[in-house]
Amino acid sequence: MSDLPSPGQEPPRRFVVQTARTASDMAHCAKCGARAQSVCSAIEDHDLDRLGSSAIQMNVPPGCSFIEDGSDAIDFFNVTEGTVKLYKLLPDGRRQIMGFAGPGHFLGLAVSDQYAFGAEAVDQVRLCRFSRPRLHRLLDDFPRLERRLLKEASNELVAAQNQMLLLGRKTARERVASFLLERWNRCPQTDVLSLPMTRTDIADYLGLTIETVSRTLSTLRREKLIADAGGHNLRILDGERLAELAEGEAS
Amino acid sequence: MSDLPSPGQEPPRRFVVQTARTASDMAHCAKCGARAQSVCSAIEDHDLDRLGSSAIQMNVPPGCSFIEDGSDAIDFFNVTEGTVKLYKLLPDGRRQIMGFAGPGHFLGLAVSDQYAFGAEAVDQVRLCRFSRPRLHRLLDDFPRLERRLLKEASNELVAAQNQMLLLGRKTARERVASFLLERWNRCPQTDVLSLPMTRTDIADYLGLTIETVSRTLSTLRREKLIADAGGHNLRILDGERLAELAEGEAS
DNA sequence: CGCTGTCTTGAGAGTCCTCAACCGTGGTGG
DNA sequence: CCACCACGGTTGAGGACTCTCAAGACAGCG
Repeated sequence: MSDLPSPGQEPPRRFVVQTARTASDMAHCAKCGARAQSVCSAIEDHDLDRLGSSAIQMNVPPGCSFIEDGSDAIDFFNVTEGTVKLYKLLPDGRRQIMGFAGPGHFLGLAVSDQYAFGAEAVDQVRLCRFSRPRLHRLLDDFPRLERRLLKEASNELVAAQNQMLLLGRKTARERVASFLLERWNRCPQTDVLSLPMTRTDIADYLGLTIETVSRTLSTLRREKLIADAGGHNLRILDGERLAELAEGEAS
Repeated sequence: MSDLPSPGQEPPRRFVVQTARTASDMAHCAKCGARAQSVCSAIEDHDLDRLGSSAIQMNVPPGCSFIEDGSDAIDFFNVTEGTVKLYKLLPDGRRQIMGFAGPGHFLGLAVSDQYAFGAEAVDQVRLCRFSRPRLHRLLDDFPRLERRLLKEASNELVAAQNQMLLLGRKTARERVASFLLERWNRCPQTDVLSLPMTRTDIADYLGLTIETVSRTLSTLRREKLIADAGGHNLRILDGERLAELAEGEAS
């Protein structure tokens, strides 16, 4: 593959910007597991070289921040492996996580000249990095890419609006249920979902405290709606009731 | 001008979809006051006829709903006058207002095949309506329009993320202060801002109850940070302190 | 084995919500 | 002309949900 900004065993630190050397492997796009779900699917096979040479691959270890809120927006990113959290901070340290971006997600849509958010790796993350001018050149050359990006933005907007409904009007119970279902939808065909992020991350995503998240999960466990599945995994025991809960149709 | 779906004195009703006849006036785009701020600014003057003939103008009276959550997304809208509220509902009636769209705002970005939100006129509203196929034809013919739409989506996303921070992490006091500043920024050059919406709307926008909104405004009034300015207007007396408040840097 | 970090659980406090009364305005009709 | 009602807004008292503070459980790791 290519560059490793820092080995995996580096102590996870916040606000350490990762740099990377150029990627020599031009063919990585063809083998990219996230391509089908990402904006890159708008590029035809025979143009993949062009795409590949525009991107630089990066590895980011867990807990490492690679976009700092308010810094100049020079790069755009595409997640190919792992999970990234996007967040905003208030001056006194209160944090709101805007979302968790998995493989295929494009980072940098909500951007003017400065990033409007920070980004940090949840687990071991792999990224494609595009510089601003390179991305614009790609957009000029591939109109389909631009349309795909607009679609991506629309999806983000839908997700953001659902999250506003959650944060503004749902109870703690409903928020946790909604979150579990959202995670579940990312794990196709199984009744198991993965929660790579910490309780703190979940709390900052749902606008709650870690204690409330923990208590709520315990209650759901006690009520046999979910069960532990080892590691950072949960098993869904009663998805229907959970869905009712998430929409406020049940107590 | 053109069609009037219903006279102004009609009793304001929710969930009444407005229909409209075709607009005969092809030149309306050239005179449109909202054009400079809207996506239509991406269209050159000599192509305005093309744009104008693709759009249908509509008038919507206050309290009238013209997009219903979950209904088929056949049309896109551009606000040219007045204020529109976009909202989502939970089954039991809890409501979250996603935003207030003023002149120049484009509605329908967050859309797949069904609308993901409802839309209702706050005051007397004027809209341009585009059918889905017509808009796509416009996008094919005017690539600049597509890029402008992407920029619009980015701005929406930034606004949505700020709102998530507000809903997830700010106190009632901070929310109201943030809201007042947001409204203030729409009224250039004066220390007066307009609140065409009701307390209920403000509450549903900020994730609070009308009582809390009312109480908080009263407190700010008592503290001489704001003052009444007649009608649905407020005067900002101490913008700096209000800004500190909004960011959680003051009590 | 003890350390550290994450998670869990408990008790009390606080912010905001709920319920309720009251006020002011505008429209209606006797 | 004014009583009446509807509606939006304000204010108060009490309650509830979630937060804060604190202690303990558990796992990973040097």
